[in-house]
Amino acid sequence: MTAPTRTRRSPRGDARARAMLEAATDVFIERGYAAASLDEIIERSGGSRRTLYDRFSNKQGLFVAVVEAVIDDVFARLDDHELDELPLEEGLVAIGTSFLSTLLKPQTVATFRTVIAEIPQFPELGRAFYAAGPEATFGRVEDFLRRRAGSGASERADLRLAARQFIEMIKGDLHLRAVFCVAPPPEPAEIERHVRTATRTFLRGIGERSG
Amino acid sequence: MTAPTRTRRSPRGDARARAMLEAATDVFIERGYAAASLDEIIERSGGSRRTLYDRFSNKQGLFVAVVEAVIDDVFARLDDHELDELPLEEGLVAIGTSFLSTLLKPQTVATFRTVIAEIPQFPELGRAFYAAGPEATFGRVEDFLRRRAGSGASERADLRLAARQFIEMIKGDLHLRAVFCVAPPPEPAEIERHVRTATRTFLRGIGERSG
DNA sequence: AGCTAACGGTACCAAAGAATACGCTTAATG
DNA sequence: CATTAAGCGTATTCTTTGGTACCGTTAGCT
Repeated sequence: MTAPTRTRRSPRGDARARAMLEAATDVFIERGYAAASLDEIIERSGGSRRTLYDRFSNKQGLFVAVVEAVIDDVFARLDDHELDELPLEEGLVAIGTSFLSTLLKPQTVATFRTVIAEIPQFPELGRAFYAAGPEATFGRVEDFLRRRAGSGASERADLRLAARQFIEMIKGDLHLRAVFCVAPPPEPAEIERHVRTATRTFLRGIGERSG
Repeated sequence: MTAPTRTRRSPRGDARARAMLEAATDVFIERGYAAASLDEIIERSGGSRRTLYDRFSNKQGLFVAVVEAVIDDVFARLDDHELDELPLEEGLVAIGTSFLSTLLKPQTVATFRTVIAEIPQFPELGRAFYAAGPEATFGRVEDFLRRRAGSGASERADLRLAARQFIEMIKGDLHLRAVFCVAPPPEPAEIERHVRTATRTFLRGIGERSG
């Protein structure tokens, strides 16, 4: 073979690849895909161009790796608390607060922007992001509601739809405002207040008692 | 003067500038700002590079002009119907259907993506887009609700908040799914059905009778 | 009709940056 | 400790593209 393929990995190289991934995450988020320069990424991470290409093939491969890592990292945090021990309203408030706090974090917002920006070039990535983010969150809320079904008038309602409506009400326009840089990120207390108000409206809307 | 400033306009030039603006709209939407090539825009619109620079100064100026035109064009369509002659629920359904139909149009979705993509580079544009789009829509709904205040239990509610919640519920996840290319745009009938369901939930949520 | 300035189109320039080549250095493995 | 492949880093190539210049052509005003 005239071209050494460089498949063997070393601990040093692994560490370098991680550093490159982190630096790439920052740069892609700050500049967007097209405006991000590999030189800047390498400058921040250390290492060499050659290593980057050995590990990630090319710019596109690096970007895909970045988004996959962010998906794993950001959306995995909405773990189940002791939800099932809480009253319905409190459980929903807990879910909503956790979700909204994560959603409004600057890094999440920036990633959201970057992924959306590149959907024309990487439609698969967009679908993956939606499935791992919003879709998974809807599913989690739906599961929660299903475990509570039978305790109220909403038992036969379309729980999937209800879950979506709940999440969208929780988001309100806060997410949009964050994405469009209209307002600074709200305080945690404001988030919780917002979530509680929306949760009560939601519960009344689906015919559940909130008081 | 050694540099002719080319300020005088001609009908031909105006027509050409419009064609350039249209072509630029398409190309920016398809490729995003950074990946859009002025050569491609000129190829589609006809005309010359010189004319483009005379009219729009540079790439950034062209982009700003495009977004301003889209803002004027897209969000102006939510005209008042004979809203005030309709029952509350029907009025909200009319507003919601008009809003959602426009929001889900492929061109609107694509513009939304492009603007979001360029927010790090053009934050002012993001704020302008938000003000002209979502913010204006919230205001329109709020005004409608205010004109109806006193006719139901919601008179003392926070109408601004209610308007936001209404719009967000109408959007549901449909907008997100469109932005992320998850699903094809829904049929008009499906849109109206969705809007009606969400409207009823909303009205129950704010304590208004829907039947 | 003719004069003038805008328009058209091609060629050109310069900068940026993605991707590759290559020789040296370092660390992982036995 | 030796060997060997992986990693480093610079230089280089090649392409794309934003922006400018030039000049022939055309349209618009008087």
